[in-house]
Amino acid sequence: MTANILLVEDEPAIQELLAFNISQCGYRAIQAFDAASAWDHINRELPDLILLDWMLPGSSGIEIARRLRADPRTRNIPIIMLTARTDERDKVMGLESGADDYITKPFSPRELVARIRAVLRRRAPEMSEETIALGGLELSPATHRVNARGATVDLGPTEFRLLHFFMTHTERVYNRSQLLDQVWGDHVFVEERTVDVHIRRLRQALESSGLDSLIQTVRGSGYRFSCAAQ
Amino acid sequence: MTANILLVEDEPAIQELLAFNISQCGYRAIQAFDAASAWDHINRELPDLILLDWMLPGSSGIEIARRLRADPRTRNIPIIMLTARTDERDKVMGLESGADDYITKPFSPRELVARIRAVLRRRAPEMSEETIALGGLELSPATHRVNARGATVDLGPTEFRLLHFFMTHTERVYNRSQLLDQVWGDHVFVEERTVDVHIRRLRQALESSGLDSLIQTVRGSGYRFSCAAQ
DNA sequence: TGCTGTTGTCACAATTCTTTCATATCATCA
DNA sequence: TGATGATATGAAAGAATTGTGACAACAGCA
Repeated sequence: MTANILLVEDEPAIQELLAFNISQCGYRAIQAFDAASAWDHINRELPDLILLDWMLPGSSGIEIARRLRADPRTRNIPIIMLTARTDERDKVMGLESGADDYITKPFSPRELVARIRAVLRRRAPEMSEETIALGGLELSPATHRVNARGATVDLGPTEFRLLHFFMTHTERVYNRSQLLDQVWGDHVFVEERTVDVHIRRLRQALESSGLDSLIQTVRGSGYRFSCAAQ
Repeated sequence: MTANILLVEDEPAIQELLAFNISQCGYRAIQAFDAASAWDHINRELPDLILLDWMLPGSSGIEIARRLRADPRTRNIPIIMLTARTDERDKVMGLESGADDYITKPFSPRELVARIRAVLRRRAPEMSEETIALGGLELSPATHRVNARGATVDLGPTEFRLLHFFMTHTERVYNRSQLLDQVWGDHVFVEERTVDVHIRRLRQALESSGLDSLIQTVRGSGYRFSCAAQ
C-alpha cells in the first residue's frame, strides 16, 4: 500500500519540487495550494502524512496543524512542517503545534525523503488500513472486525484500539503510561490502572478462543503482545 | 527500568516540548523549572540523565554541571546541555564543564532523541534498550526477554535488572554495596546480604542451561559476570 | 426519554516478588 | 586440622503488583 502524502504549499515551484521527489520514491502526492483545498482533501480522504508549509496565505500552517490535532479523526496523521525561516521560535512553535518534524527550506531531496520515511515508519504501523493476521488473530481496521481462529470477537472501541496497537507493535513491552499515550492519546488524564481493566476486557473477549495468552503481563514493566509463549 | 530524565529548563514551552518527546519514547520525564528544584530532585533520587539549559535564572546551567561533576555521588550522571547560542565558545564551555553532549536550540525531536540514546548508550549502557548477546546469553530490554542457549529464561524484575547490569558491565567485580546502588538505586535501604539471595535466584534460573557459571563469586570482594572460566 | 453499551474508578482478592533470617556449606589460614 | 569468617541456601513473613467484579457516569441512539 503506497502512502498518500498531502502537500500543502502555495508556491508552485516548491509544490512541483515536492511532488516530483515524493512520487519519485513511490509515494502518491496529493497537491493542495491553499488551506481550503487542503481541508477538501482531508475531509474526503485521510492522507497518510501531511507536508505543511508554515506560511500560507489565509490560515497559516500552524493553524491547520492545530485543527488537525484537535479533531480525533485527524489527530494521528503525521505532519512535517516546511519552513523558510530558520528562526528558532518558529521551529519550536511548529513542534508545539503538534508537528512530528520540520524541514527548513531550502532542503535537499534526500533530506526530504529521509524525514518522510522516518516519520512514516514511526507513526504509520497502526495507521494502515490493512488487515493484520497474527497468531490466529485477524484484525481488519477497515471493517473494524476481529476474528479469533475464525470466530468473531466482539470488542468495544477502546479494546479494539488497544488490540490494534498491540498487533502493530508486537513483542515489545509497553508500560501503562506508554499505552495510555499511544492508545488513549496524549494529554489524556486517566488512571494508569485503567489500562489493567481494559487489558482484562480484551483478554476476556479472546478467552473463548484461547488466544488471551497472546497478551502477556510483564510484572513490573507492563504488557506485551507476543506469539511466543510467555 | 526505564530511564528517568531530569529536565532543567525555565521556559515552560520548551519544557513541555522536551517532556512530551521524552515520554513519547518511553523515558520518564522529571521537570524542574529552576536550579533549586533541580537540586531537590537530584538529592531525592538520582536521575539517569540530565537535560540542562545553559541559561537559567540564578545559577547557570554550567554552574549546575560543575557542581554535579564535583560530587562523587552525581559525578557519573550523563548531562546534555541545551543552548540557544550557536556560538562556538559556548559549546566548548558546555563540554568543558563536563557535559556529555549539547543540543543547540532549536532542535528537532529526532535529534533530541538520538542524542539522548547515544549518551545513555555511552554512559549508562544498562539504560539503553539494545539487545545484548554474551556468552550464550541474550537479553533484550525492549521485549524484556532472556534466552540462554535458545531456551527462554524466566526472571523476576530484580533478577532481570541484575543480569542486565552484569551484562553491560562484564569482567569487573562489584561489591554488594555497589550492586545495591546500581541495580536497586541509591537511597534504598536494604541489607547487603539480600544481594546474595538475588544472585542465588539468578544462578538458579540459569542453571538448567549451564550458564550459571557466568556469575562468579569473588570471595571477599563481591560478584563478577565473566565469560572466561573462573 | 428510556435503553444500551462503553468507560473510568474503586475495593478487595489473588498472585508474585522481596527481604530477612536461620542454618548449612565453603574457603582460608594459622 | 580446626577455627574463623564469608558465602550459599531454604523457608517464611511481608510488600508490592496485578487481576477481577461491581458500579456510577456518560454517550449514542431508537
